[in-house]
Amino acid sequence: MTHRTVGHPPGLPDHDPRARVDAPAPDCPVEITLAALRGRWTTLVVRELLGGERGYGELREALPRLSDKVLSERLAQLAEAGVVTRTRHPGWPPTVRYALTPRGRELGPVLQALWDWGAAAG
Amino acid sequence: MTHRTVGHPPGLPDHDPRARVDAPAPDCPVEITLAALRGRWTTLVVRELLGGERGYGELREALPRLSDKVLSERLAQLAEAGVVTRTRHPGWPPTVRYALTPRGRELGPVLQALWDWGAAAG
DNA sequence: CTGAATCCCTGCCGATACTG
DNA sequence: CAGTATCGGCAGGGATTCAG
Repeated sequence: MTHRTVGHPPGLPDHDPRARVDAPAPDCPVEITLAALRGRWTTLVVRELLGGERGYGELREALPRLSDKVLSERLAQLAEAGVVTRTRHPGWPPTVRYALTPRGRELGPVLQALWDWGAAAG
Repeated sequence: MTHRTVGHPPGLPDHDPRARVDAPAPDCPVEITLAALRGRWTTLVVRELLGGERGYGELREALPRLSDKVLSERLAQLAEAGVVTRTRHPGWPPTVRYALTPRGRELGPVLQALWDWGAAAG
């Protein structure tokens, strides 16, 4: 009668104490992921970087309606979450390159899952 | 050199026009899913309902710190998204049962993906 | 070129009180 | 029991300006 899924090694519920929270907790894995993706534009920035390393200006060009403030915020947030690295290159004019970390690339399947559900006919 | 994933039938990028947006678009599948899950407490409500049908009071008991206002908001939002159904039962006192739709149950894999990424060592 | 700082405005969420 | 109405605080995000 229950519809417990059978083979999910990492496992959503049950034995993990973080699954039994009765309020939003910052250390809940689901919250961690949603926090990394939180905020407008965030998934689009990640998607852009999934296509490869980008410079600040390239990101601005790809997302013309994204303000400098929010772009900076998003990149800082993603760096803080361990999703992107920021690399300054010497010389003039100063250039910076942003790239996904291995952990950032693992967001691919997450975005895929989000895409798949939203793309399925409602 | 590219790291295009090889076998994703629904497909994130490329041939789907909704993947080429340069700004957050409400009809983007990723946005649709994030909109369904948007807001504090939402995932916890879904998680509760993944365990089976629940009454309003049962949800309140499971999530004691969730206010009536927000619980109502979340249930309405999830109903609007086609994720839950709301069923009044006749008699006194009035009772209402909330249950996931088939589409709502398909959020299981989405939450699993979110969990897995957040649970992986950073 | 690559940001950080500021200002303002809006929308979310929590608490409380009230109704069918 | 199952909500809605109202209000206030606070954080998020957009536009603009300034800086390294």
